[in-house]
Amino acid sequence: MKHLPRVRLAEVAALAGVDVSTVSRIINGDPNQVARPETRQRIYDAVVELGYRPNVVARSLRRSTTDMYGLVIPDFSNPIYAQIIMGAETRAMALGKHLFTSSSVDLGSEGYLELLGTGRIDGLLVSGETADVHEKLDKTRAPWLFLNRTSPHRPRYVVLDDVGAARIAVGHLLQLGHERIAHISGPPGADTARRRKAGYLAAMQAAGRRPTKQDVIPSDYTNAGGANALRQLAGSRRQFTAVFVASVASAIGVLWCAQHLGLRIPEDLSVIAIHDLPLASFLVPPLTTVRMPIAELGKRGVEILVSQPAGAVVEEIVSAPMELVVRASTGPVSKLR
Amino acid sequence: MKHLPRVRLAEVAALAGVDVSTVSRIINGDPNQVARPETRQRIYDAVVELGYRPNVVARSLRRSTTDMYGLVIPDFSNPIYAQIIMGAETRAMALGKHLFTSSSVDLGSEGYLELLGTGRIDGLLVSGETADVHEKLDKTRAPWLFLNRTSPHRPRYVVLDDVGAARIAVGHLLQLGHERIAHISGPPGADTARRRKAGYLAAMQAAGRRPTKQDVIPSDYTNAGGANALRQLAGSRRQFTAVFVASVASAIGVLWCAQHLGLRIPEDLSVIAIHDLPLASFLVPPLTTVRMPIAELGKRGVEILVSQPAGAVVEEIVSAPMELVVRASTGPVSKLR
DNA sequence: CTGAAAGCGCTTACAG
DNA sequence: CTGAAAGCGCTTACAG
Repeated sequence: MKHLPRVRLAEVAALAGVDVSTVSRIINGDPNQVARPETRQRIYDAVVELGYRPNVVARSLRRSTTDMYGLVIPDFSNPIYAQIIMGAETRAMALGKHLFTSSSVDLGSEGYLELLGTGRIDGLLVSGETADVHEKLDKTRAPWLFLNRTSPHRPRYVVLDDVGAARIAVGHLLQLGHERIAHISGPPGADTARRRKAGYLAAMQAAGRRPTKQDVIPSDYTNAGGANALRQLAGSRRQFTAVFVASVASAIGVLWCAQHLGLRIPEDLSVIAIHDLPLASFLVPPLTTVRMPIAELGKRGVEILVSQPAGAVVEEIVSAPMELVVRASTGPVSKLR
Repeated sequence: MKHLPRVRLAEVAALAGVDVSTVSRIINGDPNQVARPETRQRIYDAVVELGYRPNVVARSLRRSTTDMYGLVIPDFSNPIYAQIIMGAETRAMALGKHLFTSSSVDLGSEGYLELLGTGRIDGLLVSGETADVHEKLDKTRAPWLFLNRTSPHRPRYVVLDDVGAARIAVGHLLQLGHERIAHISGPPGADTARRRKAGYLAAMQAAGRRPTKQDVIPSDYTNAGGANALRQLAGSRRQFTAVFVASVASAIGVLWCAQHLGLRIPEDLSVIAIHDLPLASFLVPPLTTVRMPIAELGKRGVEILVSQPAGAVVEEIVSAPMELVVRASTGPVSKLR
């Protein structure tokens, strides 16, 4: 026994003394339906008395739409996604849709593809650096959109201005007088990492610097990755006075490793990272960040997915403002070095 | 245009030259169906050639089951939930089910109730300290289960051994020689907070201590809450040498505030918290924790929800082992004080 | 063992 | 304006 017997439309209609089609139209607010107020009331009463709730599966079969959308993320433990999800959920709710989130990792490498093209959901937001699945996604014939990543294969994505955010971060360090600015970048395969690195290089070149390969330490978006990267940086010949870190997660590892190595922040090394989180204020020292409109990203993703047909061309950079949040991890370049 | 026309069962049957019922039975692995190998092959070929994928909405209507389950959490930004979700998703996948997560905040205070009792999902895991919704949940007649919280109203929950975890934490501090051990507890309304506090009180009493109200500082599961609580503690007359913090989130605020106040950890104050996270290793100093089987909690929740009928009595404490993870934030009581 | 038929619970053109 | 009927795409007892 899974479910107790449920009340159906027919029972409501019988109790109210009208046809099922009338009840259906009233419930769905059909403007052509202008039943007498008393009839209308009888129907409402019957609905309440029986505790009727429409079977949305039957409705979905008939309308061939479920009003449900999916969001696939690589990993729930990355706090950035929390804000993307919240933005997406809020917008979906406002549009009368349901948004569900799953992680691609645990659905199996590409198991989330099973969600699309079987009528289960009306569309899917695909976030994170999944392998090149655009062909398989297309084969489902259902609407989908890359979120927070571009794609060379399909013009179907919405992203943040990661290039611009990197420029802001590097600009802040330059303004503080730093000359030797390293970049701890994200995983080489990650599209966000690529764009943040591009922004770093552009900002450095615009300031007349010529960053070399040694100035960029590839890492990943984890605490341990950041710690390893700083260790590598500290062992190099070049003397850096500042580092632009591609993610808060890595920056946490950087702060930890700096403490470990006896490097004072910001006296010996200024640290700035992309994305702001409540946690950033409570790090030791509090972390300077570039706040990006993450919730807005989720919101736009839903808006586009809901409104655009399956094959539409979407190449959007969310335009909501970014903000430099200066905390204690950055300071003027030390005269001592 | 939302969807391109989809391939239906009838088209597969036509191409394979058999009845739809035969295709259906083959696809679903009906053991009574023993078609000739060549017929069977023709059907498989037709499925592949047409790219047929069953319409799961039609299937759901017929079977009155969706194989989809929901998990509602209060807030995606709490990293504990990441592990609950991963455990739940993994188990669901292994059982051939889909698990989707939504946050209750953004579905509206009780908007997630709309998910149940409309046939959309087969059952719901309700996590976090939502208001007393047991009556409304029951009214949906669908299976549901509280996750990580008990309920005085319905014997339908699976939780972790928070009392035992608190005993382990306090036991560790006692063993280090601490006499004055404060407790920064969770929000008063939270069931986990209640049980962790109960464990603290029990462990203290068992050791011959008589903790008073002043020894317990109510807080919430946030960085800021922990910082405020330590500030309060530092301002009190009593001299504490150790604090048992109900959550890692609060403990991060405690570490930050200690630094701010010039308190050395662990020399001046030992700090231990419930739940382990990768982040704990990268705090300054690294945080001693009690690791709990969080993923297992999600796993058991799914197992029970999938297997038990709607009204079943479930009062389970997940029995997987807990582990004290000693890092640098705890140490022997200082002789100086 | 397999085909024909009924039916899951709705929605919505179509008549009246 | 409202009722009767068809039909969304499957699954599965029921006959043969």
